[in-house]
Amino acid sequence: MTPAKPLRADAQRKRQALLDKAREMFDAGSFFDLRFDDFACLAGVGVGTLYRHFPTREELAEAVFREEVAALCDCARQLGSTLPAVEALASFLRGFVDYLDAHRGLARTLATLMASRAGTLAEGSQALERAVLDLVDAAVQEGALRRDVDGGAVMMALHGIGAAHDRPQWRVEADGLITVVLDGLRSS
Amino acid sequence: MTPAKPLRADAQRKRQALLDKAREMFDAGSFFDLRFDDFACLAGVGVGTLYRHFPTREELAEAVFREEVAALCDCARQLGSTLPAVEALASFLRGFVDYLDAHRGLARTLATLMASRAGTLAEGSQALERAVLDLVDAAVQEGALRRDVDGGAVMMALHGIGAAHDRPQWRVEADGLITVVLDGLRSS
DNA sequence: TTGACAAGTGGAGACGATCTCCATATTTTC
DNA sequence: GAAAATATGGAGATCGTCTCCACTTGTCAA
Repeated sequence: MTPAKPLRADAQRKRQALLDKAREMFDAGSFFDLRFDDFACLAGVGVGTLYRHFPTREELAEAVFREEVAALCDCARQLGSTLPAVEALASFLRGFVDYLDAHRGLARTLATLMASRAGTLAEGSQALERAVLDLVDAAVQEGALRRDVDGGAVMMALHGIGAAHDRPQWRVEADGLITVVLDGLRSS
Repeated sequence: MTPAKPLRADAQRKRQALLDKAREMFDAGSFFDLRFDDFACLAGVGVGTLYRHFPTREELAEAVFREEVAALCDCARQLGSTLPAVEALASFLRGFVDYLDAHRGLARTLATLMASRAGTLAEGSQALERAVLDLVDAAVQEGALRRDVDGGAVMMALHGIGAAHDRPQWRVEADGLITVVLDGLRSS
């Protein structure tokens, strides 16, 4: 994965500047609205440099996306090793909603990203997927959840919550969906 | 809404040609991959004509989208007046999955459309939303479903099913989510 | 230090898609 | 059937994306 490519000192810095600015736009939800050239300028970098580090907008997006996902995964693992399985799952799902609620722009960006490049993102999001699946599986093992439905359904619900980010009643409906899904998973 | 604008006879025809070709691309899932100029050509129309009828790609998309939605609404109403409320809801949701499954390209197009122009589509999708909400409300009135969660949560689940269109296990997971949501709605 | 080579930079301009504009063609009206 | 109103199409302006390379900066051996 990282065979042997010691990046030169200044290159390292530019790359980070790009990444930082990208994350900023990500959170602001303006990532896809910005001209790519302007973006380079904003990060204090020439267009050429931008394109060398990140050949496409999607590649840049994915780099940021990975970091975002890593944080969520840590959270999931932490919960998994602290609470009983069902509670861990519930906490994680509630936390996910809280997180998106506190970062509306990010929700918007993610929705766009998913729609246009769902395939490309598969690798990056696999870690998150595994974390969620593990939580669900653990709860199933404990006998607390039905066996006939797997974590994929939960992933889909999360997709929906992200995708529907601009519904007026988003928060209420998202909470409702989580409640319904959790109860649905518990029913025989 | 339609104050007074009797379109000239030939204009009517061109407009329809555009709409027909657009629907074709919609179903094929290539709507957003096609150059807009080429699209005009494909429909046997000049670029200028295309732009006069539909100033933006999104406006054209919405016109097609409306038709698509109308069909789904009819289906929902029909079920609502034929079956007991809960069964009507279940049938509709299952039917929705069947429909997307049979029109994968359309699912892809819709997901893209929703992500980029969710706001713009609100008006067009309101009819569908009302239909779903009516089904849910009717079931709640009958006392068959819990009162503390409204149809918005169901809409979100549908969003998720559409948005996650390219998951390998899509069909299974979508069915699972519907099952979970229905059971969750039934639990006290 | 310093010279020489590798690694990285930035932005001018090529490219390609979107969209405008208007001379021309078609329909409608009287 | 001719004048007025309406619609057409496509050449070319516009604007964002991306490439290319003359130049700058960092690295390292002597």
